[in-house]
Amino acid sequence: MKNEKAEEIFRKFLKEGNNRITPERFEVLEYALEYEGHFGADDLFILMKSSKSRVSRATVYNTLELLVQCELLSKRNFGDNISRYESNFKRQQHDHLICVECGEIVEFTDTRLLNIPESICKDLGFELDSYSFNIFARCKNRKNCKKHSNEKK
Amino acid sequence: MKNEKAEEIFRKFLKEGNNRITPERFEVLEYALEYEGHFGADDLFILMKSSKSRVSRATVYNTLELLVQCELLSKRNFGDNISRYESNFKRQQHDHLICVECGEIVEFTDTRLLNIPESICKDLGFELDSYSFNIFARCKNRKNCKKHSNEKK
DNA sequence: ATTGCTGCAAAACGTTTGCACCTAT
DNA sequence: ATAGGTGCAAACGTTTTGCAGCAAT
Repeated sequence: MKNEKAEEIFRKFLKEGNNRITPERFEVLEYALEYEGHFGADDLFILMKSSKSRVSRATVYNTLELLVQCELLSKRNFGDNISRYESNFKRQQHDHLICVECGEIVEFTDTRLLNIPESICKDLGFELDSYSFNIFARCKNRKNCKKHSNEKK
Repeated sequence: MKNEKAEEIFRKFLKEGNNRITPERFEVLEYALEYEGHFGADDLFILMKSSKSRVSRATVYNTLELLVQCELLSKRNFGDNISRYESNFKRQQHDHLICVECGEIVEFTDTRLLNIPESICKDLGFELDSYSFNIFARCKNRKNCKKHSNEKK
């Protein structure tokens, strides 16, 4: 179940930044890649704790930030003041629609968005780092809605 | 300096929702409309405290939420897990570019974005509530950058 | 009179930090 | 050897909550 390719990328990134290569960091990577969907740092910490893992909360927070830097993970904000992470690994670029009733998160890709951030940056004299585009909406068919377990937990 | 029109809208909204019309709520409204730029709930509370006001933190948080509901304010998230508010009153719709170096916030309007959220919702079978579009970027001209006082404070 | 709102303080929550120990280099 | 990472717990900053009193209806 281990992901050799991602480990390789992470190892290289750590080496280049003079960050130490520790087993704890790779343990966080492994759990993060296995996580289905979006997760908060604390969710991951609790999951790891409830498995056998002995990593500390500080290490989880720290490592997730490193994994964002080397682009193995993305950091998202869905408007509830919690940072969520998701694996970028082998996934295409996408954005999110969040149901304001039940918290369901739908991913979508819209080609119209591809060039907009870049061109706005150019216009304003900035260099693009990243962008976030979230749509907040309601299921038209409410039957669908409430039954989803809220991702906020 | 009081804004009759906004007060009118708020009063009507409160009445319709069977919320009580209290002086504290209008005091929060007044301070919120006068605030230049984006502010956190606690920023506003501290400002009000350091003026003569006697409103409580709970009331400020509660009232800001009401003001978002009646669309006098917008609630924003710039990726640092703090909710920021800004007046909608007499302002056109816009989005934000945030400098990842210094925290400067630049507002922009791009006509290409006008129909995208609506059409994505339609495609996915949702009813649009709102959207957020943030660009994170760096000043090309770094001289410009660092000198801005960071809005995060 | 009745509810809901208020102020206050304390709790909750996600996140960061300080410190002594440990470990990759 | 030494910088840097780790675990732990405590601190932090923002937001929410519980409760007794108060005020709008």
